Amino acid sequence: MIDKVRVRFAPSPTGYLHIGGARTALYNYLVAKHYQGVFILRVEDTDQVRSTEESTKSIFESLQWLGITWDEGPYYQSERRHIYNEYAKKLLDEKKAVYQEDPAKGKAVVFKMPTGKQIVFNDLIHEAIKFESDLLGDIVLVKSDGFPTYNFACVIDDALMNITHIIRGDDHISNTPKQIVLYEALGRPSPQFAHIPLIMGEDGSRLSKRHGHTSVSEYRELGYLPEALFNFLSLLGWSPGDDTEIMDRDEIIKRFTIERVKDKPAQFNIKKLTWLNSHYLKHVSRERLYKLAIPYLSQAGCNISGFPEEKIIKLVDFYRERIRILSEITEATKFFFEDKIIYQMEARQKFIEPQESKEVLQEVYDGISTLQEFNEGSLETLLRRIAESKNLKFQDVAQPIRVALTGTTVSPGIFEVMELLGRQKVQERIKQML
RNA sequence: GCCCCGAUCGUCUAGCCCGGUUUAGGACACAGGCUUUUCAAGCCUGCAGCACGGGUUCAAAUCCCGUUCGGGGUACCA
Repeated sequence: MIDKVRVRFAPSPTGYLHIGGARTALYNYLVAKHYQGVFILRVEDTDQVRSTEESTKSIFESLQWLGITWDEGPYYQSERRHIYNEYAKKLLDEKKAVYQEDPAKGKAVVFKMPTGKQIVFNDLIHEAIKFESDLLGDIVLVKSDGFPTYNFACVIDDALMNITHIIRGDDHISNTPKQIVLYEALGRPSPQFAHIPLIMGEDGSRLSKRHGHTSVSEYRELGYLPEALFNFLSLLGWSPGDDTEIMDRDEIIKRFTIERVKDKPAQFNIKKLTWLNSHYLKHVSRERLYKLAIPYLSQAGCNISGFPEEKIIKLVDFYRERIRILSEITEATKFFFEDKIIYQMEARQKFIEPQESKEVLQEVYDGISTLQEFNEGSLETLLRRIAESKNLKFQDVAQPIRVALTGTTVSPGIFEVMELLGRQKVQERIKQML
């Protein structure tokens, strides 16, 4: 590519950033970065009724969270009305457009569609697409409220902003011939078009609210990492051509080309996203993991300030391989923060009630009292010795303790749990079981 | 209805453009196993697919046509 690539993401601020919108933004961003081009953000707020400032804000936030940063803009179409009017007037003067009066709505500017023309464009993803102008109808340029329509404002802006590649959803294919005609009428060259297929829900129909979570902010709240969503979204309709799936931002940028995007709609597969997330969770630093976990913990009412930071860092670290999304951390670490833990009935019956278990617990309790150092190493020595002396499998010692300390049969390694809880709490909880 | 786009395991996909190298590869999910202090992780194995029908060709997942099915559009929304 000789000319500098200029692409744009042009959301309309009528709601949060949708997963589909995020992927469109991402693909634009990737193309820009891949070719060292420019990524422009433009807010298409020409619908006076549905556009809100709040939506604009949340869309920006979601983009930034994902690391999709823009080089130019944001531009707001609502602030560029004088420009559209100028071009509308030009088309009116050239008799390419006319005023049209609607008894109910008022006076609009309408572009007269040329007849008998075939409009062909070479889509970067779909290849040649053909339309007959006779089937298209006239195009409203300026609505009777004085605001431009999408098709008009979009063309003017893309032309004026020297956009080289329009990468957008498949649902815009039918707008494309209209826009091409407008470029011609304006005497401007058409940019390249790349229409990416829409994202479907798990049942194959268009992704919508009834499929569950559809906004980027929801995934953020659930505890998905931005790099996981970034990676996942990049793969939804694109692949690098080999079997690589886990890629960081730079590698995706390096390998991404729009020509390799599939021309088939993809279903949003949350299980794969979750798997990717669990992968990334394993690799974040302890400090970052801690910072990420804190909001979930405090929101659940955990007494974070009651413990040294280092302890919570450790606690959270023990769970990085056991949770798939951050929000799972609260349920998993309940036993640590709460004084009165809830014992699972079955676990208690199976691992605490038997006489043998009671004996083990008593011995562990006594053994702990004699321990000089209370740490993973000394605990391991103690517990292994007890198991050996009683001729028990190690798990017959570990499980009763685990249940006594956490109320469940599931936890990180037993020595880790004990050290983390501290001698006092460990003894208290064991004693309660005797 | 009309116009447009699409069709490889349940899902995401590689292969398709440049037909033979494919017993159609990988990943998620699922099932089983190994490991083990429980769970998770990890490792191994298994399950499972070229929508259908016609061509073209010595040869088709790959090229062409049709059918079926899915999706999108058909606004003074974007």
